[in-house]
Amino acid sequence: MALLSKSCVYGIRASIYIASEEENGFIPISQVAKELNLSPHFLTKILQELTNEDLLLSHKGPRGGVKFARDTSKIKLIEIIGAIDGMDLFTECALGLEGCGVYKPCPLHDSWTEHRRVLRELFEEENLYDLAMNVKNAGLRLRTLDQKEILDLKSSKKK
Amino acid sequence: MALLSKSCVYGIRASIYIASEEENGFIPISQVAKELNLSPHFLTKILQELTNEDLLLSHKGPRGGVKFARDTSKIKLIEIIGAIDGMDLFTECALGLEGCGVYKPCPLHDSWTEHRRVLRELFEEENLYDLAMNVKNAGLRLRTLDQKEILDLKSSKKK
DNA sequence: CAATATAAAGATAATAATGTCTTCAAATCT
DNA sequence: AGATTTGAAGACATTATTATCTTTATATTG
Repeated sequence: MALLSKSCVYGIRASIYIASEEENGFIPISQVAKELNLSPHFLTKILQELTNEDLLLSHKGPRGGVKFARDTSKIKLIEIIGAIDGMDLFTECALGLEGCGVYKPCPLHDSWTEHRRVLRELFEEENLYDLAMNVKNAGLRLRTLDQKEILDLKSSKKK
Repeated sequence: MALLSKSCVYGIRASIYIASEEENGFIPISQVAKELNLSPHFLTKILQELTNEDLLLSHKGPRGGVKFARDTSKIKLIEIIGAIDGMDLFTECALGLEGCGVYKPCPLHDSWTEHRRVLRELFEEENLYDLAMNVKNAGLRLRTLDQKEILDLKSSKKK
């Protein structure tokens, strides 16, 4: 298990990319998918969840695409996560017991309740504008490695 | 997405129960499954992963069952999680980018690296003996609610 | 040795997540 | 108006997860 589903991770990566291109208005999803090495149709579906939540605006036709509906410095990562994976990670019992805490708590209840609050804060702090700026300015990465980079990485591990 | 897979959660709940019964020697998986309201066959498969990792000892035949191979106060929750879900949650990039950090980091790299260490510590601190004792002494819960309890919970919400 | 109880292994099914492909609807451009 | 570009919607395929059922192997008991 990973913390976030693949759909969610794709949605986050795409969101940061779209934020980094926001000065160019509507960005075609095909361009985002190409940049991030994702399936365009699959990404379209994922981004629709953001459109349905009014996080993204979409526009059909030539010069169409998607862009964020609000100031990206005000859009927090947790909104993207909530729209795609839902908020269960931040509200549910770690042992999946319904009513945990309200009714008899599970043995992890207290430590997990505290921890998931911290986890939530982590994603509440991060806004798309800052993340996009970091990517631009520090050369951070949003896409998977290409073949050459994988080879480089492997040979550097051997040393 | 939940933090842990269902298999892992079942494995954890069963482990705490088995630890709480350890004075009785080998505990039949059928008994564990009945107590926790789980499918016995499915639970058998999950616990096999713990047996394969030498966390559990198993014994066939009458008076057989499973019990922990080591002092349960020395067995940490993270060992159960690692055996069932693997350690990716505690080692991998939150955006699923291979080589993140070694190579170009993703924009969440630093905050997530710190956070997953804290998460790991949470599960490294919890040992089965203490968890089992808490369940016994404080009436904590390992199983899902039965029908009556669900109704009680719903009616209390309405107030 | 026979009956029984148990974990292990395997077959199969159901469901959810992931991914691809096709068609449709709307907007733009000439 | 017709061609083109784009997001939306839907059909379908693949894979992983969750779950059930059957069979097998092994140990115990009488």
